[in-house]
Amino acid sequence: MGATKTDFFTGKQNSIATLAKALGHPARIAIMEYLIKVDTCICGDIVNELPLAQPTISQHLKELKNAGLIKGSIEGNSICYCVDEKAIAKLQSYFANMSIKLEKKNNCC
Amino acid sequence: MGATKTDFFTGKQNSIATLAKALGHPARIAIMEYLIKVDTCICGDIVNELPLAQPTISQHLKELKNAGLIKGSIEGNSICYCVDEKAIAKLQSYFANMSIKLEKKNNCC
DNA sequence: AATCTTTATCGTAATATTGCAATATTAAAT
DNA sequence: ATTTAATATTGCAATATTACGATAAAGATT
Repeated sequence: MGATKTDFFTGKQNSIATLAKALGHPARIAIMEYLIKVDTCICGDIVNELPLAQPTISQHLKELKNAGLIKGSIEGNSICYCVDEKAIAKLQSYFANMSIKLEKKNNCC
Repeated sequence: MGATKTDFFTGKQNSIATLAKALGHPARIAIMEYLIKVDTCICGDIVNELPLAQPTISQHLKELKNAGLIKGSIEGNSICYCVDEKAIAKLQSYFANMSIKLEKKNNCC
């Protein structure tokens, strides 16, 4: 045990959970925010921005990339990372839809 | 090691990460969706809805509650669980804001 | 070519998560 | 009072995550 039973859930449920899981760490939230903050998406100084060791940040970036939240391409010596808008749009519409559904309910708690 | 370094991040970053982390599992996404789907928020049949054992679901509900995503109150024999709209609103506005910021950028990846 | 810079990977220790059987709890029903 | 029903807690095994030192890889600089 200990492994998530993804087979039992829908593709959409797994997809949203994957995105949410990747954002479920303050360092990865901070990375996302930093990538958005800097003007250009060529960014080689994330390590200096965060209080974590370089391998740790590299690992977090890998997770964000695997989840589809960021894109990365080789840019000479360094790597160009930037946010994948489609993933954010997906989350945004998911929660917007949830909010709409919730508004229609009468609170009972 | 192995423990998240929450001290180094802002309250907001940790707060969003906590919400995202709680939603980072398909079973918990499914629970949220089910809570929204049913008309009344008195719900005692989540166990029958999901392919997981009762203790497992109880644990997932606890995590959602700890994260502030759902509210629960004792309703006689059973428990009345329902989604906390404020948490969803928080996520919705967070990602809406991210989307807006991303629109203003010129893609370079 | 040797060195520097930047990012990735490996290995490993500490901790957290996932899942469930067994059991406990608590209130309703009999 | 006993049984039933619903939910929570405990204990535990399997697996995943977090973090970082050491090291590797690869292009840039000298």
